[in-house]
Amino acid sequence: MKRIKIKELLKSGKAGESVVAKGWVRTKRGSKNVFFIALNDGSTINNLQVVVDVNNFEDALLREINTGAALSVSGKLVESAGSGQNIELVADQVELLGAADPEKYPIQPKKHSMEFLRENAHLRFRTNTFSAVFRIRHAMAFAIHKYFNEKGFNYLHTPIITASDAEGAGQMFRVTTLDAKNPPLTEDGAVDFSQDFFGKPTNLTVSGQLEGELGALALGEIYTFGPTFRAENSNTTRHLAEFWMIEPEMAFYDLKDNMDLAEEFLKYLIKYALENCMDDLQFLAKRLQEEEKDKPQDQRSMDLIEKLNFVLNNDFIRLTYTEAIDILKNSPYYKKKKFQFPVEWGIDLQSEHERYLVEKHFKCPVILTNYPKDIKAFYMKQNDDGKTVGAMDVLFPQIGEIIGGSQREENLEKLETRMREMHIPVEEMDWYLDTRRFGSVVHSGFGLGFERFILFVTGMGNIRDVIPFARTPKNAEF
RNA sequence: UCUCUAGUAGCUCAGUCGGUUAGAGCGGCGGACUGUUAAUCCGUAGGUCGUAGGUUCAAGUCCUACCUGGAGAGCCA
Repeated sequence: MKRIKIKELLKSGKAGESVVAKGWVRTKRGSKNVFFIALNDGSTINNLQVVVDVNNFEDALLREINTGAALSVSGKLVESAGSGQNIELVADQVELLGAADPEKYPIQPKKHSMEFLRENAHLRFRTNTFSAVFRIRHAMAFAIHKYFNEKGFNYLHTPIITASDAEGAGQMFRVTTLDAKNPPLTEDGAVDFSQDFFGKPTNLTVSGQLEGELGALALGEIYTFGPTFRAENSNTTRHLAEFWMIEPEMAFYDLKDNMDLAEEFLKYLIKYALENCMDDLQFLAKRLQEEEKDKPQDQRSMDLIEKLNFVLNNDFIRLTYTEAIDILKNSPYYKKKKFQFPVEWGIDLQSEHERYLVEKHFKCPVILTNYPKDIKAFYMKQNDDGKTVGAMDVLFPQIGEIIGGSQREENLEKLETRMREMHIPVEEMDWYLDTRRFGSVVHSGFGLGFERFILFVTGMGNIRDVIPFARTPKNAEF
């Protein structure tokens, strides 16, 4: 008999059918004559209830049916006598595929702390919460490719190892095969990277954008979706040393086109989650609600599914940096001196300012545009005012900056001048500048932090819990 | 990196002003129970109190350093 996945059994299994199900024991409840096993195979958040007549099975076998053990069960589907499920499997045969010693198996049928499960990241997939999160993560990765494919974008594989460090997005991880203890030295005592694997210093990528622009100015629209590395000593709930980023780059798109794309893209993904991951979302929503019970009324956040629908059904607020500064300066928060950091035109907005705009003032996702040029990267489009650049940041409640992007400066001279001002090694970037020398056009792009987006969709609180194996300062387990 | 905070049983935690033999629930194990829903009930085992120093007649409790976790900030996606 062929194994049928539990998702399928629960959806279209009929009473009377003989089936085989395989999975892992979530809980076992017993009495003198009958056992109930909650069996889960990862295909769905929901368990299959297996009913075992104790008298038909060896005691030794029944003893091995513990939380975490893997079973193959064949039997007949019946309408459930108990409430809580429509259908259940009455076991004719139970085969123990893999035992799990109950004295040693760490995952118990009880609530565990996120910290404990993080330390047991190799087993946390077996919990309801994490199986839901990682099914949703998969669905979102798939939907990203689906969206761009439908829009005619090309998936461009930009390099993981790069010799360029001009993007300035953060500290980089050095990639080398040199002996760390005895590296070859040049005459003046510096490490001689000409003898390294690539013949020059190389690092893990912090962004595929610059290479992405090369693709966009030939293929029209491209996107990247791959791992990105930042060696920043950041210890927060929204930073990882290794994370996944989606970076679309589009020829002939100006800043408004760029914003339109970002908004449509995010809404497409949210819609996909609501249409395809409802079971998991409902589980996570319920979990969140229980967590929120302890909080005072005014600190509780919106129900997860309500929140997703809200973002889906409302236009993002678009305003310029200058307008945002005005709002902040006229806010009751500012007047009561509740902001810790100063608010002045020219400063970079602090978390508290972004949160005020998104969570208190607009209560809606916000797209901020046209930042002062001095706080943004060299490649951004210089506006006619001489003070600002065509940047855009999408800010989400709780998470903050989820997307950072801009229209790119397409004018060679302006770009070169700005690079010199910011001490970017122009000579090493010749390959990049060729895009502006030959057939340069208006173009734009942005970067979406995949894990930050997953945080938003799942309602999870810590970015380490939405990536299978988190890489953070002092932690590279598994 | 900075600020705050925590580390006690497998897990989640309590442990009062420094005082005698270290506490609970869950989980495990043994048993009971005719259909359970993280079942219930009875019993039982389980501890180098993060590590190293120090103060004290006496330290889980106070002090210092370090390690690790968490929250927030900075940096950013």
